[in-house]
Amino acid sequence: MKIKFGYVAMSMVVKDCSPSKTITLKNLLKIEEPEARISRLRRITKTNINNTQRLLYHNKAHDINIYRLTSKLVPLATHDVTKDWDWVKDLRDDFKPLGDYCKKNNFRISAHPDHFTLLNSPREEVFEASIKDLEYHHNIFESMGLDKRAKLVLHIGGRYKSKEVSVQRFMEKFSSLPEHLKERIILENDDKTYNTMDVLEICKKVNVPMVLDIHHHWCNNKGDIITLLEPIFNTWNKEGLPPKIHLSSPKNEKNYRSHADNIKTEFFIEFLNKAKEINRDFDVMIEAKNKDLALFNLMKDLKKTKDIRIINQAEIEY
DNA sequence: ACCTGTCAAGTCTGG
DNA sequence: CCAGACTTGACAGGT
Repeated sequence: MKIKFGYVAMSMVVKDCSPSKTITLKNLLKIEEPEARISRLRRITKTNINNTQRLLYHNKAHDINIYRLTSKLVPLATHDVTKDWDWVKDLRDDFKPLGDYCKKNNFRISAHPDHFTLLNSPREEVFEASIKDLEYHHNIFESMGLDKRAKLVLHIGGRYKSKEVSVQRFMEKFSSLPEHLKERIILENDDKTYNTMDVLEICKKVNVPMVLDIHHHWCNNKGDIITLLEPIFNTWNKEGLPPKIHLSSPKNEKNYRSHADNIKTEFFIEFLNKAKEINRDFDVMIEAKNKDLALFNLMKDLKKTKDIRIINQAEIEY
């Protein structure tokens, strides 16, 4: 089986290349002229797009085909203060080439809306804000010309006293979403409330792919993943994409939910041995503090490991 | 050049 | 009912 690796949003190797530059609300409000405000927002967004492009060149040079966009490309995009600014139209000529480059190089692009995006909140205003945020992410993908294979990773949400009721509410809210959002969304198990089994059941019911986070699984469920792995991978069958997992390691015993700087290679090889039973290609999103550097470090270790063949700087066969 | 408190947004816990 | 934790990169003001 072949396994490709990617990383999240920013590089530890390429310097001065943040794709998440922003402005605080307070400072934006200090600018009085509406045109001046917009030009500030526009300038920041252009910098973020440009830095994202630089990261994509870096990815290309290192054979990295899997990448998660930052959610902060357009500052304050879903805040009321920017409601008169049509950034999609304004920045079409900037987003388009970024997307063209992704398509030309067959990059697998995703995004992960922040933890404020909660479809199962009992508060209507939270749900409405979540839709707004999903539309924002969808608009970025659309501006780049990326089809529904560019996915949005979400968690199920809060517990709100009753898990059962909240799962039910999740499914109702999810069903009420417009089609163009439904087909972008994939669901991930979390480290506290909705474990691997819960999310797999929901994914099957609402017919969306599941991203398995093996660190969260270790935090929440503890049980062996082996029997769930095949049904999880099967949720991807209709997508024309290999299944994807998230990979990180616990920081330490006390903060076992936090992400460590790098990936514990033995931990991943243990998983590989289980995945070998299913023998299906898949992609790995590395979520480590050291970002792309953690990817390179992992590859260095894997190179020394028996039975692993190195295909390129970010892909192996096992 | 470096340091520190603060930042749009939610939820959960504990007092 | 409210404060603080969670978690995280970058801003912005100060030294």
